[in-house]
Amino acid sequence: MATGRNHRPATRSRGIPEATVARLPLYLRALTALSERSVPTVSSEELAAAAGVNSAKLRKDFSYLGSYGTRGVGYDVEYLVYQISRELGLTQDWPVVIVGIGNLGAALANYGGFASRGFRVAALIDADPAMAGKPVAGIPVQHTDELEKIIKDNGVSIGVIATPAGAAQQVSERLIAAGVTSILNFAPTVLSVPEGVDVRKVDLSIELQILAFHEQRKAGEEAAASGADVTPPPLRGGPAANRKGPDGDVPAVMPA
Amino acid sequence: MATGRNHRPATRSRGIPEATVARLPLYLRALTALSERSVPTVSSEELAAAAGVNSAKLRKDFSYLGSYGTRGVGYDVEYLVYQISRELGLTQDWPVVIVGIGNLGAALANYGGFASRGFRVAALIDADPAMAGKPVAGIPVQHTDELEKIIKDNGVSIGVIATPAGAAQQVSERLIAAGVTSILNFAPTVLSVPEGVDVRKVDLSIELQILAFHEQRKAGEEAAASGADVTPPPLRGGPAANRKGPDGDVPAVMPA
DNA sequence: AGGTGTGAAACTCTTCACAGCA
DNA sequence: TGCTGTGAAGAGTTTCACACCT
Repeated sequence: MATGRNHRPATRSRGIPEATVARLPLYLRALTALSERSVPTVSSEELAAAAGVNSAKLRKDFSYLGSYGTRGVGYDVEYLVYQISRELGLTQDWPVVIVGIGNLGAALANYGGFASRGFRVAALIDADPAMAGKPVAGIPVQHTDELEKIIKDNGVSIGVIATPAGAAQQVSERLIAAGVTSILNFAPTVLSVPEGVDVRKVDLSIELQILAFHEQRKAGEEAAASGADVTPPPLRGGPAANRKGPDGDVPAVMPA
Repeated sequence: MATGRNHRPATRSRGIPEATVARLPLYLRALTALSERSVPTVSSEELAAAAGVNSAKLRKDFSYLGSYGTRGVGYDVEYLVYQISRELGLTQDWPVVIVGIGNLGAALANYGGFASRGFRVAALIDADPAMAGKPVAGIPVQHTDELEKIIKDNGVSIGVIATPAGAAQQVSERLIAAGVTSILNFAPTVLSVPEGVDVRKVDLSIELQILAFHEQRKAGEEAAASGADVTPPPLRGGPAANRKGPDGDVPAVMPA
C-alpha cells in the first residue's frame, strides 16, 4: 500500500491487525450514526450490517480491542464510539496540510468529513503565486515557500498531496524533511519515502481499472453463458512466442 | 471492499487473485513510463522497484497471466503493456458517468488520467437544475432526470458517485436499474447493492483515520523509548465495567 | 434465550529459494 | 551467467461453530 516499510514487521507488540484497523473507521461511522439516533446498544449482527461486513468478522475485530460487549445484549454504542475513537487516535486533533490546491485540493479542503472527526485543515499550500492569499473553503492559500515554516509552526504530522504527479515526490520530501510522518497521496505516483513514514494512496484510475477488469469478466461470463467466446481478445503473436495460459493451458472455448 | 458479493466465491475459474488484479494497474503505469522512454525490456527487479513492490511478488503476479518473460533477460515492455491492458479490459473504451458535480465531481471530470487509458467521461450529471448546461471540463452538465436515458443511450456500465452521502444510495439504485454494474463511490456511505454489482469506495476520512492510528502509534513508541506512558489516554470507567486489555491485560505502564 | 468472545479450520496472500531455461 | 517461473513454507485474514456469560 505504501512504499514505507510495514508496521510491526514480525512481532506485533500490541498488535491490532492491519485489516482490522482499516475497518475501524467504518464501524465508527456506523456507530456515530446510531449514536445520533440515540440508539443505546447494538448487536454485532446489526452493526455489521450497517458497516457492510459480516458479524463474525466484526466480533473478531472488536476482540482485538478488548471485551467491550455484553453477552446476550450487544455493545453500548456511546462506549464503543469512545473506545474506537481512542484507538484510532481521534480523541486528539490532527492538524493536516493540503498541498496542491487545484480542483482536487479545493474539493478536499471543502470536504466536511475532514473537520468532523479529529482532523483540522491547518493550511492550504500551492506552488502558484497567483493562488497565494486566495481563500479556499475559508482558508487562505499559502505559497510553497512557506511549507517548512507552516509544518513546524503547526506541529503538522499528516500531509495530503494533491499536486500533479510530477511534483509529488519532491513535495513529499519537503514535507518529510519538515517533520511530516504520514502522507495521503492523491497524485498518481509511487512515492519513495524513508522508513518510518506512512504513505497511503488514493488513486482514481487504479480503482477504475480494477472495476474495468471485473466488468470485462462479467461480459465474458454472459458470453460464456450464451456459448460465445470467453477469454479476452485473440492471442496475437507478440515478441515472446512462448506464452502459455495461466495454469498450464485454460481448457476454455477458443476464439475463432 | 464492496457490499456486493465477492467475485468468484469459491472456485476461481480463470482465477487471477484479487490482490494481483489490484496491482496490475500499478505495473501498467510503470511500464507505460518505461515505454515512453523507449526502454525495450525490463527485469522483474527493476520493474518492481518502479512499482513499489518486491520482485518475487511481481513475478508471481505475472505468472498468473502466463509466461510473458524471457529467462536471463526480463520482460518485453511493449508486450507486457499490451498483455496487462488486455487483461484489465483496457483495450476497449469504457464510457463512465460522474454523478454529483460539486467540487469533487468537477475535480474528477478534469482529471486527466481519466481519459488517458480506456475510460471516457460520457456524461456529467447533477441534481441542481442551475448546473444544467454549464460546461465542466468541456462537458455540459445534465440534470438527474436524464440519468436513465444517458446510461442507456451510451451503454454505460461504470458509474462514479460523487454526491453527498445522503444521495448516494438512491443514485446507486437508479444507476443500477438503468444498467450500471460497477460503481466507484466517493460518498462516505456503505452502498447496498444487489449481487453482481461491483462497488469500490474511495473514502478520504477513512484513509486519514488509518494514518492517524499509525501516527498515534509512532508517538507512543517514542514515548515508550523515553520511558513515558504508552497506551493511549486513561481508561475511564464506562458503561461496561468489565473490559480487559487485548491479550489478557496489557502489562503496560499505567497512566496517573 | 440471546449474543459475545474465541479457538480452530479454511482460505488468501506474501516471501523464500531454487530449478531450469535463454 | 542471469533472471524468470514456481513449488513450498510462512504470515495474515476470514469464517465457522460453539462454549460461555448475562
